[in-house]
Amino acid sequence: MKSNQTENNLPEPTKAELEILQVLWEFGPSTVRFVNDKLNEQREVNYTSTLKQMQILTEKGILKRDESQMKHIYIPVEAEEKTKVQLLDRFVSTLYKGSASQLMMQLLGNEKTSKKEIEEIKRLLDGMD
Amino acid sequence: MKSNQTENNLPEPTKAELEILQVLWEFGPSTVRFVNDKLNEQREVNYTSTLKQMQILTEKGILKRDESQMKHIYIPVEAEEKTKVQLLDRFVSTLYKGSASQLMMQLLGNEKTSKKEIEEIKRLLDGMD
DNA sequence: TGTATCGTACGAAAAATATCGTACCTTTAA
DNA sequence: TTAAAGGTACGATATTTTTCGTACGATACA
Repeated sequence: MKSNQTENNLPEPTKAELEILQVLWEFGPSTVRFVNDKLNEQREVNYTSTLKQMQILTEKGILKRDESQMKHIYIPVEAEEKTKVQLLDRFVSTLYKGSASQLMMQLLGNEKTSKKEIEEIKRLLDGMD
Repeated sequence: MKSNQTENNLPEPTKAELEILQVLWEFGPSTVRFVNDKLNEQREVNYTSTLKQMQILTEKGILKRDESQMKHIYIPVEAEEKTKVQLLDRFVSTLYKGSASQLMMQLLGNEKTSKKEIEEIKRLLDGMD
């Protein structure tokens, strides 16, 4: 078994798992039913598939749940920020050998990054000192 | 089969495939033997595993190869930049709903991003207008 | 009070990835 | 001219991830 742990000792979420996390981040702690409905706005997924995923996420320690009601409420263990930072870290180190500025250059060179975005970034930086 | 195509119509490379691409990007067109040796500097992989991966990459159209010699030479079809931009695009849209500046904020808030990196980024931005 | 509805549990199938064993062809050098 | 070394091809297996079917408990309400 190749265990794929972050420095945080939490395994990295897979793609399907990430989809679920996004819903929980956006709408807060939710039931399986709610998450599944949201997912189905984008693609067809069976309820029990989503249920299973969320159970797996719970086993992995990425989610926890409140079982006091019949309808269990699932909650991300780590804050959205923290998880994203971890994923970003991994991304930067994998693709850019850890160089954030290299990643930046690509963002800026990308026509998909609008002028407005660039202005926004500049403002952030200027406000940093 | 859920086919996972980029706008470019090239399938997204998987993790193991990305490892191989990295070697080719760093060292240029190479034989399987060379790539496999590089990979084995980091982890143990069987030669035929790497061979298979590179054949799959070729089938997928991510690599092409020069078969004129017995030792085939493998070459990435797309430039490093282009592929990375695609992956970055996907990353930004998945995790940050396409907002590059949000991603930036996380980079900057991350202690792993050094002061030097930040200075570098600033310089890039200032030189952009 | 029984039946339709909505929930969880969980094993198993399916699909996607990754790894490897074996066959077999070329080249090299004794 | 043959044996060793090193190459490709490719099916099979292993592993990981994803999806689903079925069993079964709770709840609601006719």
